[in-house]
Amino acid sequence: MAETRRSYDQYCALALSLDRIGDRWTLLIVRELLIGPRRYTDLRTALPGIATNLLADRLRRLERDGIVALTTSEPGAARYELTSFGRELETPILALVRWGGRWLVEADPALQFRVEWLVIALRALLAGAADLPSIEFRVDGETMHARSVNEGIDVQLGPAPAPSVVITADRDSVMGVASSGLSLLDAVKRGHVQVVGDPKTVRAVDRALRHRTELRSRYRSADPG
Amino acid sequence: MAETRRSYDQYCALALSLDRIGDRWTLLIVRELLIGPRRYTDLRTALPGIATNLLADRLRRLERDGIVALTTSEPGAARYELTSFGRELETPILALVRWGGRWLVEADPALQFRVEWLVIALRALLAGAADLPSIEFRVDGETMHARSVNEGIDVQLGPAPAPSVVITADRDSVMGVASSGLSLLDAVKRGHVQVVGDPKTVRAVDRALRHRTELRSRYRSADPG
DNA sequence: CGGAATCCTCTTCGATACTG
DNA sequence: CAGTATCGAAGAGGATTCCG
Repeated sequence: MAETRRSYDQYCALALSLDRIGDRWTLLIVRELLIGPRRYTDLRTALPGIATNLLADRLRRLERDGIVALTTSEPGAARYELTSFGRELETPILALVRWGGRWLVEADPALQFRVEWLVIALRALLAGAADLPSIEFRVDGETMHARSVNEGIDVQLGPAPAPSVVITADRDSVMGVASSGLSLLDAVKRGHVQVVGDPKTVRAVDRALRHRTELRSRYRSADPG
Repeated sequence: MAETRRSYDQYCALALSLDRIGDRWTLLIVRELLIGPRRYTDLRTALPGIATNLLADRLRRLERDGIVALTTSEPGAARYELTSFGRELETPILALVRWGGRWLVEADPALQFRVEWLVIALRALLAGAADLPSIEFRVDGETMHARSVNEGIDVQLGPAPAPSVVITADRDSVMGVASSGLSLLDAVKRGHVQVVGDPKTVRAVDRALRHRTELRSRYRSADPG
């Protein structure tokens, strides 16, 4: 009975959030479910190192808090998926991804990696980009796509319905563009990235990838009186 | 020697972020420092329940990662403060505060509370508001203020230099406005909030407080192929 | 008094084994 | 496939002590 959970006991929205999603592994589970619904075993393989009892415990808590739901829509294939409330965690998570991009540069390249995580990296990168043409990405055998969807950009696994631009790249080039300010066209010149599409559209994509949503640090810290 | 820290070992900006700021108490320490520089003892009293060794450990790690710095500018009063990189955590943190606002409504009102935390709540609420007049808030003996600062809103402790509007309220009214959609003018009618200022300006403040930055959930989840 | 280190207990995590 | 059960190892919580 893990009914006596630790709590910060603070009347503060951040502390109350962390009481629910601050435990180890929890936000990484949410990250996986932001990519798409997943079965229990999918989550286990997508989160190397998580103990099965922890996964079960976290999922139970997330269900109880209305963040995750277990759907049995398709027979015999129960899947965990985010509720609409849980999906709203995408905004803070993508903000954290943007903040943490700096660590990618100096990270050990031997760390575990799954191509699906690029979906998250691309969402973080492209959020706020305006007028993005439909793009298909092909990275290490996996296909994903980005397209404009009512005022925002949607990035999902799978091929684009009607791509204007197709980008074929390796992991490091995508991460380089997403995190360290490498421009798409420079990456092409280096030879690890191929881009197919109308040149004008390609330039628009290059611009969108540079955009890099400069919404951060709008506040100035000043010494309080 | 806590030199063998747990790591997710994932090449993903979220996991790398959580390796640094995902431990218990860490983000709450950052929250305190977002309000202003703090001495070690200030942090201890502002974070009821934190063990002193944990606070020391977390601060050391935050220093090592370039998020926090110890300044000895004023003699005899060493203070911890956020670096510019650390200040960039404000964006994800305020996003989490906005997400977690729903829990405030059903939270136990007996939870620990410090008036300074309203600075964070107000920053989360007012982010993105346009053309906000200078406002002074007086809550439970503490004074804070909000004002427009190059394209953003800045909320700090202390009185406003030249307030256009002065709002006097109790904690619950501020949290009600910040989290549960209570409008300022309704709160005034209920009698727990006094507002002093030009009526037209007050209406502008009311509008800004309703604004409630609807940047979230721009993405739609769709089943991947 | 500010800023910790130490010690001890309790909880949570992690790894493996096991079950409906 | 989808979890429980178990158990040793870290990590957290609280009190006390130490140092400049």
